[in-house]
Amino acid sequence: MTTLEPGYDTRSRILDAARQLFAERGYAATSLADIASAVGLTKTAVAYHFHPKDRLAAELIAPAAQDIIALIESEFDDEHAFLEALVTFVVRHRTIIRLIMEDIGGADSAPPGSPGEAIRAFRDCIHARLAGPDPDPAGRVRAWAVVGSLQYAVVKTGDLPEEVVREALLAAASAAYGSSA
Amino acid sequence: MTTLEPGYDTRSRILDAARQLFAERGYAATSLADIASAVGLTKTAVAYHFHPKDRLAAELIAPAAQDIIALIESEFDDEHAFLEALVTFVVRHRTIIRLIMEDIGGADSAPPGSPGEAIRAFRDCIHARLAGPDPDPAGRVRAWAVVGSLQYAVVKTGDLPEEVVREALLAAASAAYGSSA
DNA sequence: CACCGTTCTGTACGGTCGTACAGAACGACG
DNA sequence: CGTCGTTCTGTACGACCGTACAGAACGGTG
Repeated sequence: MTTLEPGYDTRSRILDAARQLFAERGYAATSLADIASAVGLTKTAVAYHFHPKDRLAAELIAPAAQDIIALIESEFDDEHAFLEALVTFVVRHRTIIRLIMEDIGGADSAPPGSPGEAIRAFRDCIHARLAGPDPDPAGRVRAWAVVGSLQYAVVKTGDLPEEVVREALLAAASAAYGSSA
Repeated sequence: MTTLEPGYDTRSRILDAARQLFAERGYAATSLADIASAVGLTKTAVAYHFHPKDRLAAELIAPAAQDIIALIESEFDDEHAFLEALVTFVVRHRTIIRLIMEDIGGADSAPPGSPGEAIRAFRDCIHARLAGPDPDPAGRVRAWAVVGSLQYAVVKTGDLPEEVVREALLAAASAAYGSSA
């Protein structure tokens, strides 16, 4: 490496373009050629840096990984405290939330041991945490509604400042969560 | 047509299998061969009945079409009345909601004039109706949260009876919708 | 029986995808 | 200068997709 300017590195430029394209079109719908042309390279150049395509997604998800396990393993006094932490997590990593929730853990096609397996487990764990043990049908619906509201709202409002989204989303999600009336 | 038993017709069996597979894996991720093997045919047999693959999606969406335009064109006294009608629509057609919301109107790749164009317009129209004219950022977030909660909750709880989902979802969505506090 | 439309099979084609591989360009280092 | 590792290009391959087309099977109709 000649001079490893972290901002203008080719790898970083590929990662940035991939993050944006994945957020817009989804993982499977974005080809290496799409990413390559966005950076001004050929698809083989992209494949050189990220050998299996999965590595691109893995490297994008990586910074969120420790936040994910912290979120799952932590104990919270309150369900509302958990929801607040969940909202904070989702908003902070909103540029890759679609990648995490839809694309990687999308179908059942993921072979056991693949990253998709872990992501799906994470999503189900979030839902279980929201729904509580032995949830009634209405509780299941409510929990999935909360998960869906988090994902959708955060993906669609990437142009808004983080704090605005966080505040409005926390209000909406906790209202939906406590709608047992 | 020999005897057009509507239940055991091959076309209907293909449609049923396609509806289920589309709901599980999504439109693009389901190949004609997948559908064919689910029905016990070859992919060319499926292609014979539904010449472009789009026709499969179109025929599945068709029964929801008139409900869609009725929903968009109707005037409602109340925002809550609109939300209630929206929840009813979403729950009634929950087996194809994913097809409508994600797959057809998913990327920007849809050429103008395609069905994806209309679906995306429908989704944006729903959001605009929920967000109101000239929405502030928080209103936009809230509206997308409602849309996301509807879609996600309905897709994930296909095993629950329709009325249970409708009731719980209406409560959650209207709580999120009115969370301007 | 001859004819025909419907339904389905088998084969093949063009396109796109991710991947593999050989080699060119080029600065670093001895 | 020669050699090396890094970075990127060009080409090609195999897999998969949707689609097109010729023909077999078969019941209905003349």
